[in-house]
Amino acid sequence: MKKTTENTLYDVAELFKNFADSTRIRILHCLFENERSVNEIADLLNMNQSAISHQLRILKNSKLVKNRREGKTIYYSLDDDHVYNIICQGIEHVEE
Amino acid sequence: MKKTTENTLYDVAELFKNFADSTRIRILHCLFENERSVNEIADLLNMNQSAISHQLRILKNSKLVKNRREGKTIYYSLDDDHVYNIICQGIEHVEE
DNA sequence: AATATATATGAACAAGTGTTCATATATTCA
DNA sequence: TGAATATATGAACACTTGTTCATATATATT
Repeated sequence: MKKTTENTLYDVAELFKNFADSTRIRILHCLFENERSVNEIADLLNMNQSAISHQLRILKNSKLVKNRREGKTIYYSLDDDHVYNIICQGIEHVEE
Repeated sequence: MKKTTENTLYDVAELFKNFADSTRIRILHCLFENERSVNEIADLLNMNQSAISHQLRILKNSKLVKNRREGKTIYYSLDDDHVYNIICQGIEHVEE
């Protein structure tokens, strides 16, 4: 394995910050199967639209989700298999 | 795969909180090869002993590290292969 | 018992974070 | 163009978190 530098470890911490909030984990998890609109996500999680929108922006900036517009609606989906894998490994850990 | 409940996702977020701080990631990373004493860790990370001790308690409570006493010295080590694997996956993600 | 060394802990403080509210922007449809 | 719907954004606030300082506890040594 490549040598892990100090800087890499800072970036890893930054990455994990995204997964360190239950709202964001729930958002990411509900994107496991399908893409979903902002309002769908808000309904599913029973939270208000603004809160979801703020969190989606964080996930977007970190490139963990991507989105596409279709008319008025914006659909979000996971950007990367890594996201799925990291969360699955977290789930496995806590389910033991 | 087992059905993921809402509670599981909360626990997953709690788990990832441990990895969401660069001090804790650096502590865990420096335990990859060897167990290490508190002062060794503090020296390696160039941080004061109290800060390290506080963080080690958090990691201990979450069962990510374990420790053993040998005289005055307390040696910490990773508690679980999952910890190593999750961090490695994080490293791979950011190194791409 | 007294001293030195290793680690842990509590209080305090600064900095960061997530949600809400109000409002702005963008798109569609009548 | 005006109204309706979907999403985004900024400000404010409460809450959490990481570090430092001072000090406590535990062990070893003399």
